[in-house]
Amino acid sequence: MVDLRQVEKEFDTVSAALKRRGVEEGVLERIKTLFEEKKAVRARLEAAQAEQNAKSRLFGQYKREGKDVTQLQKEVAENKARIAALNEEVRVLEERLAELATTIPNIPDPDVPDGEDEEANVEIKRVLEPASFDFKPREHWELAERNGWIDFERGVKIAKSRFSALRYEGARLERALINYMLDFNRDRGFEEVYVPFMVNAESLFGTGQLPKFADDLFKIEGEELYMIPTAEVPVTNLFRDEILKKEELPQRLTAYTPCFRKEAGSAGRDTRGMIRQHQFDKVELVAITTPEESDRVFNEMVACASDLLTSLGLPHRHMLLCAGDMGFSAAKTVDLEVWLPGQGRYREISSISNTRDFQARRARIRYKEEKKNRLVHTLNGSSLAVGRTLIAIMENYQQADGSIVVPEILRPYL
RNA sequence: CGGGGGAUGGCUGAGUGGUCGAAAGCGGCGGUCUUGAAAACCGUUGAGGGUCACACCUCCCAGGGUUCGAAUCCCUGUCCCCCGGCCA
Repeated sequence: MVDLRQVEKEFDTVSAALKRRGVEEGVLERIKTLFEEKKAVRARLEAAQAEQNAKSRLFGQYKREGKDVTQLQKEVAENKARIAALNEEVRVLEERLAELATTIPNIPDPDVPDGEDEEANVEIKRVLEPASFDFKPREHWELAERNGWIDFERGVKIAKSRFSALRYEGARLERALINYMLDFNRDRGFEEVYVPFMVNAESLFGTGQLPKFADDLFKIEGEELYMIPTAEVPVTNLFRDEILKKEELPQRLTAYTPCFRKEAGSAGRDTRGMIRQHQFDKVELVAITTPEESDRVFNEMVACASDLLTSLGLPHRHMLLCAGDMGFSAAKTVDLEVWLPGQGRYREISSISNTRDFQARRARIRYKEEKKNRLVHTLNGSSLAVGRTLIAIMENYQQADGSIVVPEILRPYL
């Protein structure tokens, strides 16, 4: 959530920054007005409460002294009604404020480029040259069929469209990749954690998926639980409502989880193959840091994911996302796009974001600095989307006869 | 899923309807002593809002209710623990 006091005090700056993300101006105006109104009403409420407390104390004293309390009783009753009215007023204001404020995305960093969509993303650098093939490289679904690695039809049969099953070396390679990635991240100082694959609404609010993006989530019927759309949710929320010691920071964590997404609104996109599924594996990086350290840790995370791709021999490029293309909670995002020779283009395989204090404010994650509690910065990044890594390996390591050579570094994991 | 018991500050744990934001112990921090440390002793130590700073407001799981007044009484919910059932 954006800092309402910042909205109040630095209205023009915040408003300009959010406009870059496509937030309409009027919304921010209304937030500011509501916030100020709420403050004023609350001040009146508190004064009335102070009066009530004082009179109640006096009431007890009168009783003990055997004095007449009829007048006092009348005053107290009147004041009570006033308190109830003011309370209601505050409640309504807060509700309307929350309705608006919780749907405002994060303020983009100053170095985030302008732009509405992925067209305006800025390529920062390329790593590894795409190999040239002396035959026409095939797309992954064709390779999957030839090798029997991915069973699309049966995945659909047992679940529905956008589900698939892995078989033979495909299944084993998926698991090998997970293990390899976790080991790689651990060597880089990220502690491995294992977390629930379902979370409650409070957690989803904390990382920003709720209330705005409920339609993207699978909800468990009859339970207040949702399937996680990314490990970012359970892992970041490990620290929800906690005050960490400064020495405990930064927390650097890595976790493997499956991810579940409805992919609402992406009808017709990437329906072929395994690019966009309702369930996919991902190894995630999460960091909790002080504000001072978050840029440094962000760069470490980008490097970690990029080096992982390099170690697998997969050509890729770094993209700095423009303001309009970033996720709701992000202040800054770098995507890694892997080269898919079959498709002849780069496709997203990792996304690393610094949310600054946006999630920390929603999830109340703080740390103690010289007696004062300050909000932490939270960061998250994929390292990597496992299914897409599998695809990338298939397409980049394919042979003329349609077979696939497993990269050297993964063989010990098979 | 059935039966029983709980939920209080970083932890353990008292708590009478008013003087309780809350005893005590532990832990933390500061100090005395010491070359230094330990021990002992003294002091200090919850969070959020509000204020220039005070004042003041809110918070004893959550939400309702009773009352002039609720950590304390009543209802509902959530979570935890124990016993039994089922189960990887």
